[in-house]
Amino acid sequence: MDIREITNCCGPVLAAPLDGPAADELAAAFKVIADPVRLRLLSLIAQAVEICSCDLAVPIGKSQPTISHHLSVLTDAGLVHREKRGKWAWYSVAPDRLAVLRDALGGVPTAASR
Amino acid sequence: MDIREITNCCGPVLAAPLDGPAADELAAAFKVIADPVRLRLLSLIAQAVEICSCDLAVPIGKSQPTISHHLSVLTDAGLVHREKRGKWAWYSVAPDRLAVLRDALGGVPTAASR
DNA sequence: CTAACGCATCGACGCTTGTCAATATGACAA
DNA sequence: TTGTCATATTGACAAGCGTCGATGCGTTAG
Repeated sequence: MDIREITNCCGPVLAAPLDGPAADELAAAFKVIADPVRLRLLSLIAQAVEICSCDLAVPIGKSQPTISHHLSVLTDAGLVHREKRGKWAWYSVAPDRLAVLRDALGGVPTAASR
Repeated sequence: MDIREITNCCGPVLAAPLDGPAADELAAAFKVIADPVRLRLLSLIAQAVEICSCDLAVPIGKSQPTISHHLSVLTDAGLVHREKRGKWAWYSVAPDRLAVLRDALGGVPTAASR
């Protein structure tokens, strides 16, 4: 198979020179999802569309501060949205940011990323 | 278990429950590309289609052992292929593995990933 | 007001990881 | 063989990161 089939369009990692600062930024973005706890949090949040933080700690089996820390990382990276309603914090996914990472790997742009 | 078993359809991160072991494996895969030096190596290798290791150290500005280390990480993860010809080592990208990661983020399966 | 609750922050502890100097391995040249 | 070159490996160090107990902050219930 010819590599050019997937590099002639969209996908900075495989198509662009990718200088130092750009690589730093992309690596930081991938680091956010390069953690099993954060991946499971993303999965749980995506399935529930919107979910309370109190329902996340138990199924993952980590302490409350750990879950809170990872949720902050995901929120700071723009991968999830946090909305405080009263005592509880409700989380939902931000599909656009995931699409940015996917497109960086050479994929064809999707509806979510356009 | 192979990553492809859980990624052959439409984005396990957003669609599937993603249990502990699956999350560990996916996170390990993302960790490989969550480094600026490795991203730049991937970019350089992809652009040249095939490139000698001796031409990689200079543009990135890291020492020879560091480049060699990162190339081994990429090779072990199956993201690049290494072929030793005489004194030199020639590297080329393995697009399938990148497609696996991209699909894990919720993309539609592409020709490269099927 | 006071107590209980959900969640965020702080501080500290290990473990992991990126980096380089030094060295080893393997291949070609003389 | 001996020397030189390209690359891989080793060992060690510093920085980063995940984790949890303790604590602080804001909200709700009584």
